[in-house]
Amino acid sequence: MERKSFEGMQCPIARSLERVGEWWSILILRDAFYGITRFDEFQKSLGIAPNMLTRRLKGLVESGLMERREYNARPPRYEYVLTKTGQDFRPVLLSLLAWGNKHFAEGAASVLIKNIKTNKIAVPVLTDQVSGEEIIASGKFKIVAGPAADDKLRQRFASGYEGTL
Amino acid sequence: MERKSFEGMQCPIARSLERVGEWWSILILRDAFYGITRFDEFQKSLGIAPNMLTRRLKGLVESGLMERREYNARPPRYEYVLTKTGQDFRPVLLSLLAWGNKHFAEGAASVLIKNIKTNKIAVPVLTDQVSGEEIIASGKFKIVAGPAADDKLRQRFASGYEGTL
DNA sequence: CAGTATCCTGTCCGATACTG
DNA sequence: CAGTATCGGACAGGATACTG
Repeated sequence: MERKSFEGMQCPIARSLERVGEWWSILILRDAFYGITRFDEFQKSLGIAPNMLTRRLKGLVESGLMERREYNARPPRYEYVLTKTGQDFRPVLLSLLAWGNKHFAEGAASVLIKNIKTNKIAVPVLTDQVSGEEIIASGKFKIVAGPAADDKLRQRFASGYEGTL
Repeated sequence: MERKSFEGMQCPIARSLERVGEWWSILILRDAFYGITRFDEFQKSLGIAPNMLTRRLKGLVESGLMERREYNARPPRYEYVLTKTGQDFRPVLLSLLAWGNKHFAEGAASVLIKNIKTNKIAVPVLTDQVSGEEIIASGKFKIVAGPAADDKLRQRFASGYEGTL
């Protein structure tokens, strides 16, 4: 990534985008969650050019989202697995999935989340772990500038940009 | 957007990315949630070039995420507000925020979510609205191909790519 | 199998100037 | 205030050929 405009941005959303801002990065992560680990599986699944795949994979490794592991010594063979940081990206992916399903599915969803136990379709919603309340559209939550906010960010909130959620 | 590689993709994640794949799009949405509506407010807040802002805004309107509304007749003045589809994007933004806070905050979070009632910091987690269970890392959920899945997608799951969540 | 090496195109994005 | 017009650079991404 390393777009100049995003360097030094204190907003955690912008910081997240520095790591996964490219199209392929997110799609690669998606496939990684599906269990894909090998270079050529990613390539086949995504239909991505090999040089691009190398670049994105390298980026994800550098950002700490994936780990390149040798799974065979002679000949040397590598696989790519999600790190803890990468695994923590799952809620973003699932939210993206739910959003796409809801609004752009053209009649029917193409990918679903199922509860293994009940075998029912799950509906992912964001809730507050502390109070147990649903965060979205409840009007009971707000975004505030935290301790590490820089001046620009603080100003955004000071000028009244304080949407309740 | 309109990258060839993504056209016709049936995966809802890819479809979502068609709408918000660019860096600025997501940052614009973020600011829209903060309550920004006017062209020049977006520009100041983001530090984005005006031509780019025009393009991204136009894209978001075409994708149905934002609406361009005339709020003054003479002279004609416009503002940009989130549609229902755009508002539904909030969980993605909040997940991104939580992820960034957790892993790239350098000691302290710069933006936080607070419960208005209790004034406590909220911790957003994805849960299944049906069963009430936390989806992440519970191992009780899996992604499956839905009715609208195309062959490629179906094959992905048929070949054993069925990560439990 | 897991890439590297080249070459090429598109467009994202920035900077600046200008307008009703 | 809310943009349009124009220019230029960097790089994401595509296509193809090649390697241990």
